[in-house]
Amino acid sequence: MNDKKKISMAVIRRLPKYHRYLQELLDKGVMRISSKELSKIIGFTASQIRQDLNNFGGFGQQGYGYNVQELFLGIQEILALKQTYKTVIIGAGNMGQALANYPWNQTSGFEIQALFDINPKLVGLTIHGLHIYDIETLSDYIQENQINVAFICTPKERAQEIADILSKTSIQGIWNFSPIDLDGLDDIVVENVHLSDSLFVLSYLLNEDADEESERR
Amino acid sequence: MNDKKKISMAVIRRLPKYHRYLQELLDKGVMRISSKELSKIIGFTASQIRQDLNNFGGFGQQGYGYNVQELFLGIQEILALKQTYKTVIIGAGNMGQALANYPWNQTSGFEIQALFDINPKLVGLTIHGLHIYDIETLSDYIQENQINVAFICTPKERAQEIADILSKTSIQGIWNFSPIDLDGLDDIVVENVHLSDSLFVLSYLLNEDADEESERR
DNA sequence: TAGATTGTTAATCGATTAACAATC
DNA sequence: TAGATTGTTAATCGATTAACAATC
Repeated sequence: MNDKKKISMAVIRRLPKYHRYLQELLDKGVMRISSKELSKIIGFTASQIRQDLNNFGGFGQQGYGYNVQELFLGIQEILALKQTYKTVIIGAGNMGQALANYPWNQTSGFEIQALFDINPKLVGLTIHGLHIYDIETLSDYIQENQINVAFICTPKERAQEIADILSKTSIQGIWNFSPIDLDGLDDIVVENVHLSDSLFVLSYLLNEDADEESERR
Repeated sequence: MNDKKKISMAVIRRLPKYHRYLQELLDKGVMRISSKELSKIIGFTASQIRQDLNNFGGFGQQGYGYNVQELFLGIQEILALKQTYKTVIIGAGNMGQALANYPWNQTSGFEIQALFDINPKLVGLTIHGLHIYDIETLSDYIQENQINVAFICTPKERAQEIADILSKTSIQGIWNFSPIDLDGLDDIVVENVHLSDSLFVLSYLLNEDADEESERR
């Protein structure tokens, strides 16, 4: 019955890029595109594009290519961007507030309901229409309001305790901005944004280039 | 002469994680660790750990394992975290300010010198000791102050014009937070943080789980 | 020395690219 | 129909894992 082959993460992580470029083509009024043309603007090989899209069944048509709108909507559907997810942000510092002020719900289904913080100076405030609650009330709030997803934006010292709390709730997913790997979240989907990891890679690449230059001498 | 084999990005992107876990071990006072023990805590296979580290020459010692401090310092060196990079942040909105307030220079060499924005209400302000300049003056500022790196935190509509300006300066690297792929930066190292891409993957994964559940029924 | 564990080669696995028959 | 382009299989490439000789 379950004949759906598991899609590899390599493919999944390319989908948002397809989504972005197809959005752009759609905005430009482009009706159809071949894998070869798409390859030129998106930077994947035409072969890879056809392989990727075929994981999800026949979007294209021989001799014609892909209908831009159909493909765009298809990928939107695969990414489940029309699903809504009730979301809270934990940690109302700079990053938490930055995420709170971004209109995620314009392109995806993440609807931010509230923020939580441990700092008494922040608790009780309202930023951009979102209330900041005491972290003590997090667990109850999640259950009462059937929250699906949490964005973790606490300092790294607090992140694991938050994860421990969340693991005992019905939360389904976590977008983790703290610079650690959270443990004990077996049935919860976790997507990490390790900013300092990314910055360290930039640091490496900056230096790698310098090394190559000095080697050439 | 150039016998240095190119290290693959797959390896490079694991290095920050080694760095984090070794930092932790160091803080705990652990002196030595085998690939097998490290495997247990970091989640890579012992074989992969040995392969990864061997890309950079002999950190370990047969029968003993790895000296934690030596390995930590070695990876710090490979990531060039002691190098300093004079950095500006372009776009002083929520994300720009969040990045400005984070102490990146505690673990890496990125030293933030200034912010830039197009909004007259922000230009002239000082946040956490950092001045916000008019974006008109960006190019001159970079040359006069020998800036190495720019963090781009503008809305997506502005990002490519910023890239165009930067491409004509001596800037070496860009940490790009705008949700597009920047063009025309041939000799500049670009590290992207596509937050909405990451969120879309979370959306997919949340739904994938749901699909599997319904299949089981 | 015996035991442990690396460094490194070989085997496997998975992802990307190439090729081409199917078909619009 | 002829030309174009997909869907899909086969070939290649690269990354991960396994195995084991080297050696501390």
